[in-house]
Amino acid sequence: MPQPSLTNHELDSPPWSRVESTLMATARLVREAFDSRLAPLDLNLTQASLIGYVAEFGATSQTRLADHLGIGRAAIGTVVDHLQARGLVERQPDVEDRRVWLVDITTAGRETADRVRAVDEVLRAELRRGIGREERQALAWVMTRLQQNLRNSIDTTRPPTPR
Amino acid sequence: MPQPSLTNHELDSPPWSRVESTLMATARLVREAFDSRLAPLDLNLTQASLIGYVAEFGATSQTRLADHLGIGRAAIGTVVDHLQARGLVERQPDVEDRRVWLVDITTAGRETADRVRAVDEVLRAELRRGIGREERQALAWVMTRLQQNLRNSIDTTRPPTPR
DNA sequence: GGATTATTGTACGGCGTCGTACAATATGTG
DNA sequence: CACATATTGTACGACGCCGTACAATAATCC
Repeated sequence: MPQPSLTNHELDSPPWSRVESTLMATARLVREAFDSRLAPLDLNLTQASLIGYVAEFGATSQTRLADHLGIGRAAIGTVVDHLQARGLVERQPDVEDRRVWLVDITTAGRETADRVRAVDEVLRAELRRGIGREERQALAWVMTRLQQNLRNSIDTTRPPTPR
Repeated sequence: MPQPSLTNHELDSPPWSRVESTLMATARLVREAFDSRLAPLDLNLTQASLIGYVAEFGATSQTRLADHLGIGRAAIGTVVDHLQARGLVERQPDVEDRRVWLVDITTAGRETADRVRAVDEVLRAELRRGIGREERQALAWVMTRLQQNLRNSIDTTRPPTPR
């Protein structure tokens, strides 16, 4: 009877629990860490990112925001709705394209954006602890490479709408 | 000379557009890639991970599954519900603790588990392309270190239930 | 023993995101 | 110019996961 040893539950992870799932877990923690630090501002990571983006780059169409934040256009709509309701961003019509809204920061939003930036810098500094600069760069490089491979794999599985 | 070169595009991205958000984006792609490859089996990454886990380690309580898959107990319940409805796993009562269900693989499920493993190996091989062994190890190391920092930051922000 | 405290799985409501379909508008083609 | 095609933002339903509260059971403490 193969008695399952309850003692060595350190390495009993499933096969996909290698780099990929370490990565997934880390991503979850990143979100969690940012969210908890942003909680006093009553913002989550997505909202904070949006505010930070428009605070830095000015009025931006929602589609561009969606691309930059990595979520869908529909989702961006509701995020903007909330932030607008709180008076942190505003929608301006685009004089050159009447379909689009240009999302811009308000004066109240700019203040929030500053606090977001402060939170971000503090947390980022904490996360760097014990990790050298070139290690961070190496990490970024490998992940970028991994992204290429991932995109490749995704494309080869699902032949998407051929343009 | 620690004088950083000015007008350099080192800082041209918003603060959260650094390693952390590369990481988030990569994690999204990982999920997407696995999901698309698992689509023929009509499974998502979470379901596949659960199947793989019980196929390898045998009957497991739901709480342990939740811990290992990194999602909550409530969520595990519904995942098991679905897989059970499809006859891929089954719930057995634990003779030693009448609160728990032991989730185990069925014979039908074992077959699925094999196909899951095949998918996993293929995809994993693709993802390794152009990334050396020591690079992968470095990646894993840095991410582990990052996880420590993250956990630390999360703990210091939210003092948990002080008994 | 009985009473407290902890743990397991479930029910429920909520949140964030996705995918699809749609109207309004823009862009390209003949 | 008319027409087809692409793009923008929104509405809507769905999914996956979370957090909380709960009953059932276990473990612990007088």
